[in-house]
Amino acid sequence: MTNPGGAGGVTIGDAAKASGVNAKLIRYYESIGLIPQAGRTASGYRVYSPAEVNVLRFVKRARSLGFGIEQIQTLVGLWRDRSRASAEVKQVAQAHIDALEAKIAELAAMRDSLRELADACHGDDRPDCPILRDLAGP
Amino acid sequence: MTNPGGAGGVTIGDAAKASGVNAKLIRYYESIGLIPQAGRTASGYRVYSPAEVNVLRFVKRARSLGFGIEQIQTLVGLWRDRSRASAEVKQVAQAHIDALEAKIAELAAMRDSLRELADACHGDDRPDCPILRDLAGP
DNA sequence: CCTTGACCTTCCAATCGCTGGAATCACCAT
DNA sequence: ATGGTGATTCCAGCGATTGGAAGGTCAAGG
Repeated sequence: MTNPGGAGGVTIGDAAKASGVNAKLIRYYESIGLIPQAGRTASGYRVYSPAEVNVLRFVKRARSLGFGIEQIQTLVGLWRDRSRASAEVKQVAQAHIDALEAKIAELAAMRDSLRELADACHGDDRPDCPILRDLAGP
Repeated sequence: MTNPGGAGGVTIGDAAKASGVNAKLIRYYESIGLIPQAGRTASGYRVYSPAEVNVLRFVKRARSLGFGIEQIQTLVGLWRDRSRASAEVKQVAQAHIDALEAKIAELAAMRDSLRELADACHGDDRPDCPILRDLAGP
């Protein structure tokens, strides 16, 4: 059974290789309903069509851009339905950009505070340290 | 029992208010060994000394700077042991700054890619969208 | 004294996005 | 047959919290 399911269908391992999504992760995605339940061979192996592999690639790329699972559900839906307005897609993307900006700002604030403290810390074998003094509070 | 345990000891609720760390979170910190087990009244209530409340404040501030629990363990240890060299503290801080930088860079890369795509998306009611085209891959 | 209500206790579960392991079964080669 | 690889299921854990349920305790008021 080198060609499960017939028309270009592949097993989960090959789908994983082709999409870059771990086989285990594919099953997880199915279990949470991000992707529909895959077809099965007579013996129970999952079968993936090229189109389904494309969905996996889509998911992988979206994850690499930091989209959450729920947002990806939306995006896949918009992708499947070609008649959808691009405004909706842009809105989802913009919301995510805003979230990224917020997170970046948060981390940058931490970094700045810490860098200031670290710069003020002489960092030799003397015990006194502005970092600990700051953490210990006023 | 307005003054559990005698010498300035307070209940978990007051320790929470005084430190800014949620009571539930205090119990969690104790359960994972970040802070030592608190003393107890005869009836089993946890009792916190002013010094212990200070530790909680320390933890809170360190968390707000994004330090992980394990790093905070180290920092608390260094804080308690006043004879420790500041170099050690600075090293922990620097490692965390580096981690923050890496995370920021990762998120900024996502943001930049996404912003480029969003800018190229006209965002009206036409269905064609560069964002989806990118996600769908080459 | 008894109730009310605010507080405390413990334990268990969910979050998010995976990742790992264990036990079992299916396939293909020799 | 036997071995090796890959498939299946389920269960559990990561980090750092947050939530809820079920029950014990305290101080005050009627």
